This record gives sequence, structure tokens and C-alpha cells, in this order.
Amino acid sequence: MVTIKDVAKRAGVSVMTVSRVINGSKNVKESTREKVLKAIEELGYVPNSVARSLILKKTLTIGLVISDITNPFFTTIARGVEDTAISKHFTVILCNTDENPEKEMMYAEVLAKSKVDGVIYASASGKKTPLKSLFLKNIPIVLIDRTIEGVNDLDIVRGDSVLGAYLLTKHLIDLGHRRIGIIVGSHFISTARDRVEGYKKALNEANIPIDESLIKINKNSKFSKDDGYRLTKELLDLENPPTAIFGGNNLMAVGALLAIRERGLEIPDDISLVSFDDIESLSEVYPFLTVVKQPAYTMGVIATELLIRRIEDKDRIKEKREILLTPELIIRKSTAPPKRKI
Amino acid sequence: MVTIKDVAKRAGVSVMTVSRVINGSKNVKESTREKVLKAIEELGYVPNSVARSLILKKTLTIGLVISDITNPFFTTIARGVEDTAISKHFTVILCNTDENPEKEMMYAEVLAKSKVDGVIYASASGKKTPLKSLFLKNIPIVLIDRTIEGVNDLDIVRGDSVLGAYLLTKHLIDLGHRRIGIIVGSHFISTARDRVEGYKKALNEANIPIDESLIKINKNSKFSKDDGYRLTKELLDLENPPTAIFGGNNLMAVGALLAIRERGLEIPDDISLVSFDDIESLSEVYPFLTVVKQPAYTMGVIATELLIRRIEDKDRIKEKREILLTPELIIRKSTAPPKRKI
DNA sequence: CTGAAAGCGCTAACAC
DNA sequence: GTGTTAGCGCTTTCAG
Repeated sequence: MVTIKDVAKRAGVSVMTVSRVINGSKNVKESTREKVLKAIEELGYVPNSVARSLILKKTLTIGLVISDITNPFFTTIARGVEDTAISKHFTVILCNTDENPEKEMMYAEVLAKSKVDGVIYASASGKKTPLKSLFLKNIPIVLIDRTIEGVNDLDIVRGDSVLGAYLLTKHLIDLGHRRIGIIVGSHFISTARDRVEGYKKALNEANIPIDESLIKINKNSKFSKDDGYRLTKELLDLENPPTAIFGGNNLMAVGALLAIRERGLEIPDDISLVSFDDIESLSEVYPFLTVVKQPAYTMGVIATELLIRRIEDKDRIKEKREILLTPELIIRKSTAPPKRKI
Repeated sequence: MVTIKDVAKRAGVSVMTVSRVINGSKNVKESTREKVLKAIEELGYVPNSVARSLILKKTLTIGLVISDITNPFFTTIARGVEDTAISKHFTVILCNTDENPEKEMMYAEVLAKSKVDGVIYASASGKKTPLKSLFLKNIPIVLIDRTIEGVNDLDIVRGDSVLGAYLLTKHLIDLGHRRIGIIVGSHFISTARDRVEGYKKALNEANIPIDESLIKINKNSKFSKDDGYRLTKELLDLENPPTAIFGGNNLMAVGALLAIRERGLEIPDDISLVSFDDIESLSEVYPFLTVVKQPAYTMGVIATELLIRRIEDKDRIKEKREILLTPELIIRKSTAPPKRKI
């Protein structure tokens, strides 16, 4: 391995001068700079960021913890994060927890040990335990999408799930639905709770009594397609099944759709379906699902900007910032008035 | 920041003993170990991987360079890579080059400087220049999906694009099409060239003369939706337009679909459409597009396994390995016999 | 079983 | 403009 020493020797200067050239210091004679550059070129020297980080105590790296790399919602966030990070010369380490608290724990530790300068964090567990090692290292954290129980002092960027769920439910109610089923992921996750809250709010406002059997919020289920599929079947098996189903996120809605089709039911003729979060690659080609759409890319951008600001001047802004982004209702073809029971 | 020294002081032992405890060495008296563990706990000590990497000359990190994080094909690869890497205690740095050679260059340099232990690489430029800094550092590389001009000594895992394109084209020919347009990304990219090759092979076999005006392989265009859209319009504007269009990848096929619809044409009645690579989230809900599907997850897994094997015993296996995965033709609803010209 | 010394590749702080 | 010294947090000898 060729080090700064080798370059110095070859160029006939001290390592310090080489360091200056690498880091673009002004105080180097042009002829010296050229000598050094030539040596670097000849030797094929590449500076070692690890050594540099050890001294500087910064790695120019941020961790991005998301819960499902398969979900376009998170992928889009990742893109926003990455684009923004690059523009500020940061590299991002992507950590996919797969909605698995154990993986989440492991990744938090890896990031703490790796001495990333900061992390953007979508919790899979809803718990603060995994954050412990990050806190210990005093690593700046920006929460994204999901809040964490008992954590109130961290910046957070998220969509307004209560409002989004309210809009979706209200749309269904306006269409005439009164029995609306909702399926959401783990109740440990804030977005799951918020969406149920928005759902209830809309029902209450319309004086529709809340039927808990229509609310499928499972202890251990994830926000996955399979869960959506399974929970929808449970809903359809009810004695008095719903006339509309609210998918707690895009993946669950797809699962719901599959379950509904499997039963030979038509959407929206037999049953309506709405989804929290869009799937652009789907809707573009097949504009079918009525959804509430969150500005995922923007979320990634804002979270990264907040984080980097924290990294670069850790002390100045003390107060926590909460950015709430407004979702947008997009009405397509999966919703219609319920069949009138004659 | 609490370091190994602080722990040593607190536990009343030397740093070496702490190091032994951290790394699970056997040669530590049980009572000493407990003292050290207690000190670690009390101080909230987290080992510094940066310092460790500097000595060990390995980071337990691999870089994954992909060209489009928006494309489910690459996302699925990423998942395969990540799952495999984790299971071997490696962390992955995801680099999204966005099909942009400049970003590619930048990322290659970042990875070289970061001293990742290896990289999995889908080239955006098709050139070997960006790899230079990686080569200089002697970092093991496994190519994925795309070959690189003039690079013949690197392991590679890729799908058989020639075969896939051949199958897709043959399917169209079997249906009765004779004027088949093809749109692919930059001809600098091996998969673009291979797909055109497979296309030509099928035509030749059927004794259909090749009409270069039906082959849209642009110098600077990417494999993007917008390019698919634009190139399809060019195809439709031809004096004697094609009766079927071959989308060079999933994104281009979507662009093609949008362009076709915009012209008020019906698929497959007016024109057939096929795609290289599936979009699962789309096809699951709307099984419409006839595609050739590659085992993306498997590609990620295999590439990572190869890479880690290289990392862990750099010398033993000298010869390059090439893994060619077979794509699968999935016939759905976007293809039909051409309208007979009366 | 435990510790002291040396040093990984680099930069900060100060000389000259 | 350039070089010297010291040291980042850790592990590797090698003693004891």
C-alpha cells in the first residue's frame, strides 16, 4: 500500500507538504505542488480516509436507516437523502432493517462504531433502545417518517398521517360507506397509530360508531403485503364485512387487493379500496388505486439538510425541529359508492 | 468521547486487557473480564471502528455501485447484496450513480479512499476509467449486470441479455410481427448492446431483414422512462412504424407505454409491447406487460458471495469467474398478433 | 493471564 | 513555504 510517506519520499518533500497539496492548501509553491502531484500520479497514491477520520473525528458519512428497501416510499426517501448528502460531500450508508427490531439494533451499533457523523432514522421497533449506542456517542439523529416512544428531543421529518388517514376515510364516507375496514402494521409504529386516529376522527365527525372488529392493527405484524393479504381476509370473513378497506400503507393495500380478487370480488363495484402511500410505478401505468401520497423525496431532502446542519454546528440551534409534511389525496378508480342493500 | 483508555483506567487494568475483552479473547480471568465489562457499561463505551480499521487494514465494509436506485431491478439486487453481506458481518455502502459517469467517478474515488474491503459494481459508463482508483488500491471488485470494455479479469455476475432479448423478439415474431422496434439505453452499456444482439439474432433466424431505423440505441440516452417515451415517439413517427416495440428495460418500457397511450393507440390491439425486466409491484396488481425477468435478488446474493470469498482469501482462486443467469420469459397481455393489413 | 512499547496513515500546532 | 513533533484510538508484538 502506498502511503503519504512514500509520496513524500518520492517527491523529496515532507509528508506535511504532501498533506497540504492533497487538501488544497494555498501555502505551497507551485513548483513543489507539481512535484508532489507528479509523485502521487506515478505512485498511484489514494489518500486513506480512515486515517484522516481518526484525527479529524469526522467521517463525512451519514447512516440512513429505513425499514423496507422494497417499498418505493422508502426508496424515494433514500434518493432524496443521497442526492442531498452528495451535494454536501457526504456519503451515505444505507441500512435496511426489514421492519426487524433485531436488525435495527445491529445496525444502530454498526453505525455508532463506524463513527458516522449523523443518522437519519426510520424506526422499525418504535422503541428508543436501539438508539442507545448512538446517543452514547452523541451522534446527531434526525427521525424520519416515524416518531419514537419517549423521544422528544430529536428533529423529525414526517408526513401528517392523521390528516392523510382522515382525508382517505372522509372520502370513503362521502361516497356513502359506513362500514370501513382498516388494516395497519404494528401498533408500535407511530404511523400505524396515527392512521387509525385519523380514521377514527373521520368516523366520529360523521357520527359513525366505531366498530373495533373493523380495525386490524396487529401486535406483531409488519406493514407488508402478506400482512395486508391476511388481515383483509379476516375482514372479509366477518359476519358483516366492510364495504371499503383502508390499506395502512402501499404494500398492505396491494395485499388487500390480492385478497379481494382472490375472493372474486370486484373493486370498486363490490368493495372500495384506498391506500396510504402511492406506488408510482404502478399508478403511472395503471391509475387505479385511490391514495394519499406523501412527498417522500422531499422528506429525504429536508431530513438530510437538517441533519447536516446539526452536524456542522452542533451547538447553535438547541430546540428540536419538527417538520410535518402534508399528504395529498389522489382519487382514482378503486373507490365508488357502496352497493345499496335492497 | 470515551476511549479504551478511559475504560482501562476505570477498570484498573491496561488498555490491552480491555482490548482483549472487547474482542472476546479467551486469555482473560473471569473476574477481570467482569470488571472491564462493568466499566464499559458504566462509561457507555463504544469501540471505534475507525481506529480499528486503521490497524487491521480492513473495514468490514463493501461498496455497492448501482446505476438507478429507482429501478426495482437494482433495488432487488441491493436487497440480495445487503442480506448476504450482513450475514457475513459486512456493512454495505450504497452508491447510486444515476447512470451518470461523473457520479460514478466520484463514487469510485470515495470508495477507494474509504478503504472498503471490496465493491460490487454496475457500471454507468461502461468504461474502466472510474475503476482506476479502485485498482490502484487493489480492492477486489465483482462486476454485476454489466460488463466493462477492456476489463476481462474481474468476476462478473450477470443475466443473459442476448438470450433474454432473443426470447422476447422470437415471441413477437412467432406472433406474426415483422416490424419490431427496439429502444435501448446508451450503447456504452453492455446490456444495451447485448439486447440488440439478441434481437438481431432472432430476426436473422426468421429471415427478417434488419431495418436500422427500428433500432433506437442512443449515444447519450440512459435507460430511463423519459428516454423510452422519447424514443418510442420517434418510432411511432416513422413512415412505416413498427407493430411491436421492445423496451430495453423496465423503465423504458413504461415510457414506451405512456407514449403509445398518448397517441391513442391500444396495446396489444394496435401495437404490442414487451419489456426486458419486470416491475413486480406493477405486474402483481396489473399482470399486463409481457416481459423477460431476471433473478435480481439471486444476482445480488451471488455477487456478494463471490466478493467476500475474494476478500477473505485474495490469493487462492486466481481465475476470473463469470456467472451467467438465465432470464425467464413471462407472457402476459401486452402482446398479440399484429393487425392484418388488408 | 496481563502490560509496555511501537506504530497504523494522517493532520494540528508550531517552528524555521 | 516547508518541516518537526506529537498524537488520534486502537492492536500487535513481545515481556513478564
